[in-house]
Amino acid sequence: MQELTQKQKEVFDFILATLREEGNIPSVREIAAAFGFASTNAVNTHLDALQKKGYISRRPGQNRNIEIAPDYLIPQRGIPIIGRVAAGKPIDAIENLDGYLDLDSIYDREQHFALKICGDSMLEAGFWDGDYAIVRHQPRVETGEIGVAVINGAATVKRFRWLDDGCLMLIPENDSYQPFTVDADSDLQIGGKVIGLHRVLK
Amino acid sequence: MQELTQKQKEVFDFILATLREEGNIPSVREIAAAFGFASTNAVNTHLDALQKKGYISRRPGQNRNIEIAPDYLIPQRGIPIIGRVAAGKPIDAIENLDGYLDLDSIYDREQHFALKICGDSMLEAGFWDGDYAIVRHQPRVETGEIGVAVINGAATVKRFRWLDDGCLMLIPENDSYQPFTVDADSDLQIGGKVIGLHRVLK
DNA sequence: TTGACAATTGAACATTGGTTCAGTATAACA
DNA sequence: TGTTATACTGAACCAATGTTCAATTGTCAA
Repeated sequence: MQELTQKQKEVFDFILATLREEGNIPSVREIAAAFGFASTNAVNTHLDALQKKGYISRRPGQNRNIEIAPDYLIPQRGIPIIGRVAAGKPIDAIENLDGYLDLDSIYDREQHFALKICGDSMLEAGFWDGDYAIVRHQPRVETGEIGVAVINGAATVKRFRWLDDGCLMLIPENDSYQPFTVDADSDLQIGGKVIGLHRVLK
Repeated sequence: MQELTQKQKEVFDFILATLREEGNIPSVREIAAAFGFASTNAVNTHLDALQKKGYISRRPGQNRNIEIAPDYLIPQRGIPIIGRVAAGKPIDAIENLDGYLDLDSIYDREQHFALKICGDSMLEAGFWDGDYAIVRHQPRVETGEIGVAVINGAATVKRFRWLDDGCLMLIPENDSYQPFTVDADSDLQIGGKVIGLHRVLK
């Protein structure tokens, strides 16, 4: 993708911003007004340049017909992950970008949910009081995995162990707590497997 | 918000779909064509109804001037947070929704970045090897807070302690590691304060 | 110093497209 | 039985808009 001039970048950013904030694409005259151009043709040459460089395309015979190239259409989500900090460079100039930390792209929304941890029964497994456990909703959790058990409507995060008789033993990861077995007559549902953790400090 | 009729909902969904897929709002004639209407006025009555019921608004004197009400414009992001699980109800029917865990709404992208933790020097503060520390970029980190120090281009997460002589002491949270003081002639930059943690398990 | 390119003015043209007026038909409702 | 809301057809008006032609100015590399 070719480089843009300063002005071209400004025009392109304006189109993107308008699309995001107003919900539709500006007309050439609106762009001209925003930049103080007296002629719509000033906009047009910029649009021609943007089109030639692959940033936009235009639908012939339509109003507000600018199409943003797919690469730029999807707003980048998440917080930037910095891999290494370049020697001598200030951090503001993020150069060694390793992608973005975006929960939606890691955990798809249909299969996952978050559960707030109450208490410190899983402290040694790294779950603190107030943390969010990120759970993949699935019907089976194997022995040794950390999962969510819903017993009579109350959800708990514990390490699972299936006993020979088919009963479920839930094992806390904190010496102050004792493992316990779920009664056969309890209403047990499997919430899913814990596959992530998010903590907001202080 | 008032209920929509079947046809009104179809028209509204078509507008939303066009906006999402094509990137801009359809004209009344495009809507008419999509539904096989012979008159643009058929569309207009539906738009009037949608406007009256608060789903859209229209900018006078503009083409493609439909504005989607904010409630419907912004797609919900993040993973659902389940507060309590209702007794007897399967989890699939998410009822006790406590909002959404969405990093973009917690940490604004301009001020925050994520840093992958290498090693176990902060193990007792809850940071495991491979975790992402979420850092708010700020010039000052006070004594006692966990922050990111960039020394000669290498970033480390440690607990900060400012000494009387103005030097910075970095304290690991793991007995196997020793605190150390940053040399006065080192190139020290403050990356920011660590305010969050994300861990992807296994 | 010539040519290419970016940046801009100014004017004009042909469509696109929002809106409105005049009707028709059906169903719910009071 | 009249009223209101929904769901359309058909036609027309005129403002909004994309596009194009003709020129001008400054920059920068060949």
